[in-house]
Amino acid sequence: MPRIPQRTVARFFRYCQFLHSKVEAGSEFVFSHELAAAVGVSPEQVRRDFMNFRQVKGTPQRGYPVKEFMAALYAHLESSSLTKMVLVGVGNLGKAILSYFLRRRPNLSIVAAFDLDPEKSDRIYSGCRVHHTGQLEKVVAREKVAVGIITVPASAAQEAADALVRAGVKGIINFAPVQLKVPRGVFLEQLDITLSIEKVAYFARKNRIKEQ
Amino acid sequence: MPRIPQRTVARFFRYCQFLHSKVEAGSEFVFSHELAAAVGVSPEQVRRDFMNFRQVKGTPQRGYPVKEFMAALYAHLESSSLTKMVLVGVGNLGKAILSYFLRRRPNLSIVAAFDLDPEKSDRIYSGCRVHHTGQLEKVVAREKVAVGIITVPASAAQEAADALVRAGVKGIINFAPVQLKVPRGVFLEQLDITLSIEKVAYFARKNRIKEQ
DNA sequence: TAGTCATCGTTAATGGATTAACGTTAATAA
DNA sequence: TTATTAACGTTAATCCATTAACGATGACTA
Repeated sequence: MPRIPQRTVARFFRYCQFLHSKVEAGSEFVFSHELAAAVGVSPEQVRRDFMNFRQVKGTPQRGYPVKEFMAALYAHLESSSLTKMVLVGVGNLGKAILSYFLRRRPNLSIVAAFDLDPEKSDRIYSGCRVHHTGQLEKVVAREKVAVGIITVPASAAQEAADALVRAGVKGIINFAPVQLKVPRGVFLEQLDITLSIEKVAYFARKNRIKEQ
Repeated sequence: MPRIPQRTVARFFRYCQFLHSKVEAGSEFVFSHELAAAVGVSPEQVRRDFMNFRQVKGTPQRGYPVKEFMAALYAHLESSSLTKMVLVGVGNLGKAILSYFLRRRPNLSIVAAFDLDPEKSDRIYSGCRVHHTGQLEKVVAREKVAVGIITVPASAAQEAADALVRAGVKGIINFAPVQLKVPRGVFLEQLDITLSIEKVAYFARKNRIKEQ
């Protein structure tokens, strides 16, 4: 199996989403142009992406076998194995993310949340127990958590990241508007929502047409 | 002025963020490698990006004049002119975004929010009045709103987008996990948070090292 | 005032990702 | 059975973004 670039992986997840709905609808086959429309890319892109799975083939005038491709995608994404995550910072955004992962996504689970506010400690939000941030390293290391989600204010983000790294996480997703420093070997995704919104505002002003 | 690619624009905003802090700290000059470290890119990338502003120059062993570059960036990003936005869906995520924009970002303002829940109508969250979604088109058109932020459940997202487009917005940012269809001329940004988290989980599992 | 050195600006090279083109294949129907 | 055709798989071409390389410049030091 070749190493898959980041963008392609992101599309894989979107294909999965759509294929899942197709399975539920009872469809056996799906065309590249259907998938393309569903995730907002070109049919050529879909076919090119699917080339990564040489084992499974589509057939002309029928399309791709939904179940086989789902299986191949899942296998590659290793979505079947459970990945443990924690969330640091139980504000509005943190709560939103906690509720998203409640019940949905069986393969991903937020096993604990942390907050500095003692008011929130030992409470349960969306099925997830909140601990005081002082407990972070202990809990993360004990539970062998792989991913940390940072939803604290900018001033506290680097500190949270450092603690997560010390406790051994392999990936961090940061919603705070600061660029974090993490050692090589830890995958970092910066997701500054206000920045994204500013970008959209910019292109809206400029009337640039483009989609993603 | 050349047309700037999307990625570069995103970096512009990050440069702005950092330069702002530099101004406040009273620095007159800044090096490319400082900026690079601050936003997580290479110094070469910074210099290349800054080539877009031919008028303003840096000097060896001193760096770039902070204020001049701030001014040039602001001028190009047109951040000075106020852009009106609305938010559809006042759940946890919606509230988080509303509070982010309260007071910060003078150039961007969420002028109204909408929700189907009559309980929330006519209340005020984070300084923003909430209307019933039925009012959306009327308010957006009257206020000449340029950007819509969609934070409703997936099932309601397309409907919200259609209403926004009819009312004349030029940009939409969608947090719901569905691919929206919008006409050409409307800039669309899909921002599926759970998808991003799944991506991080994937690379954490694979131990791929990469940063953004 | 001359030399050194750090840093800039630019051009060129590389690499990745998307788009286009085109031959191939199998389902359908005459 | 054969023709037709819609959709696939692949290769090639294009486009865009990043990285590298390198000469130019001006601040600093002796």
